[in-house]
Amino acid sequence: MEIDIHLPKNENLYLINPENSALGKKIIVSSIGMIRELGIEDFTFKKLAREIKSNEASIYRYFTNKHNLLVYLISVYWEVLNMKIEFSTEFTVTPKDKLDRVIDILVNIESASPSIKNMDIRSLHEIVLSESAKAYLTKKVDLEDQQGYFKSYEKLVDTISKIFIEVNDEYEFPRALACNLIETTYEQFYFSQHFQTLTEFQNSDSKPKVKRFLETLMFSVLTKGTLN
Amino acid sequence: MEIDIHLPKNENLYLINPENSALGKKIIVSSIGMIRELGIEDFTFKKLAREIKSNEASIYRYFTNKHNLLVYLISVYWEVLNMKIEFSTEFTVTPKDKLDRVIDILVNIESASPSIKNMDIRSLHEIVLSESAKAYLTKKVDLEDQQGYFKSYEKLVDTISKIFIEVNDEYEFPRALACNLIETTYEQFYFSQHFQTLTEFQNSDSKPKVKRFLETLMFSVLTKGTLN
DNA sequence: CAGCAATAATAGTATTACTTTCACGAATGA
DNA sequence: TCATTCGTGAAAGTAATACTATTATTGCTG
Repeated sequence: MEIDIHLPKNENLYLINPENSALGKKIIVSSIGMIRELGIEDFTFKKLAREIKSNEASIYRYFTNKHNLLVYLISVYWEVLNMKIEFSTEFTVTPKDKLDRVIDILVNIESASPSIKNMDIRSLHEIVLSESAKAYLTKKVDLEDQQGYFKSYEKLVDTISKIFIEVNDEYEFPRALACNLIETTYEQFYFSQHFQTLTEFQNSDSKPKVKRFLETLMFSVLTKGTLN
Repeated sequence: MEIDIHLPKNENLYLINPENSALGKKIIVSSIGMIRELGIEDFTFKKLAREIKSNEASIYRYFTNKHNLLVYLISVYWEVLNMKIEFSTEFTVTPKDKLDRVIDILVNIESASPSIKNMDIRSLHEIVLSESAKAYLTKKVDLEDQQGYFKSYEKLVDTISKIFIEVNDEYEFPRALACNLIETTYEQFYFSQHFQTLTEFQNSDSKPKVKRFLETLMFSVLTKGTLN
């Protein structure tokens, strides 16, 4: 399956829109693979240039630095996630079912994603697991936020928090809870992959358990006080 | 107030124990201030050497690299936290009160911490907010975990999860929840400091609200099903 | 006071994260 | 159709980083 979505995102994230040229597309597709393999620290534009048989300086014409490329890639991921959630909850009637859908998508995204613009969503998912926090854990956060670097994430949080409100419009912290849901999902997967002592999830059976963990957590806070 | 605790930690984290020499102590005390100011990316041993009027090579004889120094500092923080929790819950009777104490300590640690070995716990707290995830988000996690780099964190999770079990011994995921509690606390503070759209917490009044957010979250999951 | 360990001074290396300059070919537009 | 400009590539250059190695100097310890 191949879906052609229009990836929005902030123009401040790139110098030349990578979607509009062959080189741009190669940068995106290959960088996903390389960052997944090497991690953002060991990934360099020089290595990428070598891989795609292009030139370091050419890549710098698209992205000011690798940090911006990372933020761009992760934004794409949040866009995809948000889109899936909106599609999937559009015709879902009860708020609780919607919330169920959200959690299901969060937990299963990489196993059920169409390829978008040749991007390997599975690899992107792995990047999100281990690199996404680095996008905002910078001394320049405030400046970058001001320039809209995190708009896609904010949109996603907005979508999810609205569903929380549908479930319980008296709940006081829907946004904080939405951040918590997103971040916790990735943390739990990361922890289950790397620290046996820190989770109850085995790498093998982690998905259904993480799902149950998240469902219990979300439904408990949101329906607390309400009987049934 | 000055408490002299014996900081345990893993011998693999340093080459020479920094607690045993004047230079070692200077490295620790000054690096906390510098990493807080510059962030780990812009912090270098060369700059630190200049600041403490020592030499780059001398610092390298204590820590193999700045990453290990960061992991060391963050471990100290987890040790302090763990200690505070153990002290504070030792004579607390009911499990729910213990959980209350834990959350209170997590939320208020920097405002109520004695200076330990001249370390500025407030600065250390800021480092934990914005740098602690980078300690484990590395391609070398597995190797580092094997060498005990994250033992202090694991101990803390253990302490907290045991309290969860006291509150409800049927709850399925006490460890995952403990990680969630710790990570969420720092995320929420970080988000409230940098992204107005992502939280319900204003920077000014964040503490009591974050506390209520966490209490509601924890008590809901743990007491769900149980009436009252 | 000799001897040793810890520290300092200095220099050196490979790599990173860029920037700059120039040159080429293809498309564009007047 | 010719001139221009655009995107790309090639190459070289720079300042800084993350170390390592060598040698000198201090200061304490037996």
